[in-house]
Amino acid sequence: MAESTALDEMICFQLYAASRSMTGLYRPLLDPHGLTYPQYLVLRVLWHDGSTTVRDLGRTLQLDSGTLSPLLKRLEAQGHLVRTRGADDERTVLITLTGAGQALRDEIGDLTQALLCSINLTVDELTQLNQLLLRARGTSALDESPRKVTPA
Amino acid sequence: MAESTALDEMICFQLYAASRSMTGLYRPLLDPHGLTYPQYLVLRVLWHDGSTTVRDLGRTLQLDSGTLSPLLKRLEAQGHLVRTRGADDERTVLITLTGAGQALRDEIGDLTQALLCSINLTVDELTQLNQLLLRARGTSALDESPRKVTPA
DNA sequence: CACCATTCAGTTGTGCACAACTGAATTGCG
DNA sequence: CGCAATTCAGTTGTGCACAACTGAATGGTG
Repeated sequence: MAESTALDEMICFQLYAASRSMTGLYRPLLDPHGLTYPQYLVLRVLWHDGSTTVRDLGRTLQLDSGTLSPLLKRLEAQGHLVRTRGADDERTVLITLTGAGQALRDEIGDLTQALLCSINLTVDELTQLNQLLLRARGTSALDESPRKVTPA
Repeated sequence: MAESTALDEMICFQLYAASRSMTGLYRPLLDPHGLTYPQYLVLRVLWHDGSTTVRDLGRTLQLDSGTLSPLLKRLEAQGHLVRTRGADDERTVLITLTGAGQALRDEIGDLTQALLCSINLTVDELTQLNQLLLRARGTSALDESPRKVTPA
């Protein structure tokens, strides 16, 4: 027990450091397009799912409106998307990509190769890591959450 | 290849989400003491290593002075530590715990149990996760970095 | 129908992260 | 020694995160 006592707290730091390190890998890839990593995540959801609401975006990315509202406003200011009030429900806001937002997908291209080169893990280890992270968050494979797609 | 193409980008999101989820677990434990998770990390380093400099703290936690300076200023304002210019090198700033800062260690106590209950991973899985995260950051066991201790 | 609870996006305030920069102190090299 | 390059902490500006709140819209219940 003595050896494992601090392990969980150690892992929290590893997660914290690894997450920041990871967004650091994205930065040089996204900077030329004027995007941050959270903004890129939002775009990935939109590229995959098409129009969504702020609410669904929040569920998918586990972010609240306090984070998303200003972020979406910035993406709108950049001309990547538009926000329109829902016709049936005036409370909701529909997020829709513009042509420029669609085009950005091809401009950015596939970042996979660039990332794989920076991470020294095998595909097996990546799979293993993914599953451990999912479980650590209590999000097992048989999750009841309404979202269908892992965004990025 | 088609299956593994998006895996690395998926993992980046998992890391991002897991890291935020983890600090969310700490929040109710640290809030009563008026601490944030990064502040707690700084205190853990100080509790373990004693006085250090901003520079070493930055190396240990992988944070720059732009992040640490205001954070340390807040911890100083709370009376947990003091900052003094280095006697030999006027550029450096020595961070030293106050009595209150020392005492805080016992007041907070061991968060391990509370955290273990929130994470549904076994000790084996925690070990595995830790090693994968270390490797993913390129920080192998035989690291050349000057820091001696994994902070938390 | 009236009314209260809930949902939704947005705002405000605080505290990280990090790039870019400043200025003082130190180091190294001719 | 003299001076340019480097190191160090701090500041400024931008953009997340998140708690707490606001106000409008909706839904459910009597």
